[in-house]
Amino acid sequence: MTQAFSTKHRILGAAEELFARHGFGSTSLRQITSHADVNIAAVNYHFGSKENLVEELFRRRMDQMSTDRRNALQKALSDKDVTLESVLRAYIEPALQMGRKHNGGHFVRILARAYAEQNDRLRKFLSENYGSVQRDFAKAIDQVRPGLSKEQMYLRLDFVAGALTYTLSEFGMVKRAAGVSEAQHLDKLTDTLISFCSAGFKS
Amino acid sequence: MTQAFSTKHRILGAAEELFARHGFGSTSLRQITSHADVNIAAVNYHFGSKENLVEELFRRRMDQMSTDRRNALQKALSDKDVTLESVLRAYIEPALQMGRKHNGGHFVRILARAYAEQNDRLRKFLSENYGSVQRDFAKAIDQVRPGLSKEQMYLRLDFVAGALTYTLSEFGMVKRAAGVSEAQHLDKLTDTLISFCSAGFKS
DNA sequence: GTCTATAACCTGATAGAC
DNA sequence: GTCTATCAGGTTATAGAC
Repeated sequence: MTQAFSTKHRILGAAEELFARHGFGSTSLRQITSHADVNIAAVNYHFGSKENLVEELFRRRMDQMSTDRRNALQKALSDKDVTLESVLRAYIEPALQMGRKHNGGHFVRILARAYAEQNDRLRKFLSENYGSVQRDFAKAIDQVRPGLSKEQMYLRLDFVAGALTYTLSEFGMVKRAAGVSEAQHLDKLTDTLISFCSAGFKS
Repeated sequence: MTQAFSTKHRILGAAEELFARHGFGSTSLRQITSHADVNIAAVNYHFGSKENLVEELFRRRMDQMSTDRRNALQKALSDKDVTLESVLRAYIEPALQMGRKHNGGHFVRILARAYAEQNDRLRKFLSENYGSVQRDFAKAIDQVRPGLSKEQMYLRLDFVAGALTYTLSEFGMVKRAAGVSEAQHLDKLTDTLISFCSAGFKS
């Protein structure tokens, strides 16, 4: 019992890093347990199977990000001067800040992997558990910027999610320059993305 | 010799479908050859290794898409009434049309996977071979819409690529409605994305 | 809760017959 | 160019001692 949390936590941490780097299929439980410095059998003891480990890992991070987004949205809406920009910020900033606030920098890349996945189980899990966040933001955007059809609204929200994820996976051409701190880089990225997307929503 | 192309082609086709569905690491050569109805040893005979198979597969599709984009860009620039919208269309439309023109519908999902990959070899391969296309588009956008710094330009191009890929991987909330044809759906998607992104570039 | 040992199986790759 | 057979090593999962 005393080490239970520690071991479980270490497994989750190592799994997150390795899944982000090499993907689910290419990462073996042996690599994970070796990296986490725990026994191979611990995975099955604590999670039951590799598939369950993936799901717990997803749940942990998505809950964090969704909570952050909801809180930020509520705060934005409670302001009298709520704008499209402030609503979009509530959606974008929590994702971009995940890495620093929760030490979850690897998760965004895992999320990017999930997008490419045709895995019905994973898609259903995500849509059932976190689809309501998207709907809340759609509602909020409709308040500050009415007139978009439901289809146009969700299409544009998909564009935002795509631009956000792609940027976060650090695949694109823009890398952080040598003299710029991580925080500065993220701030500039956030601002540019918000202004890009709010212009897009107004189009 | 007589069957060489056929076998090679069948392997590439099956690999593309399965890599898109399950990822590189989770797809075995046995699954591929069984799906392609060829002998397991044929992969090594024709490609040498799994890694080479992946690279040939990438090269085949990326060459198609890059050529289509370059041609479309040249055509757009040769028009006296070239606009930001027409340049963005030259970037976006070839990707969205890949599935229908070249029967490469699976490839966009593979590309989305590649984005999430931290595989240095793959990243280097893509950036070395196809980075010039991005640069050509950056130059073209600067002609029709001057003023963006190099960093801001590439940042926004990354947003476009992200929104495009995400949309193409059919992960988002917007699905094609029952009464709408694939072609109509793609056309609407293209137009919305172009207007979203050109507004973003003007912001 | 943690460990070792092992079962049962799948993996990429290749040698060699045809 | 295509096949079978096989290698060496990796995989998840679990039984059972501590």
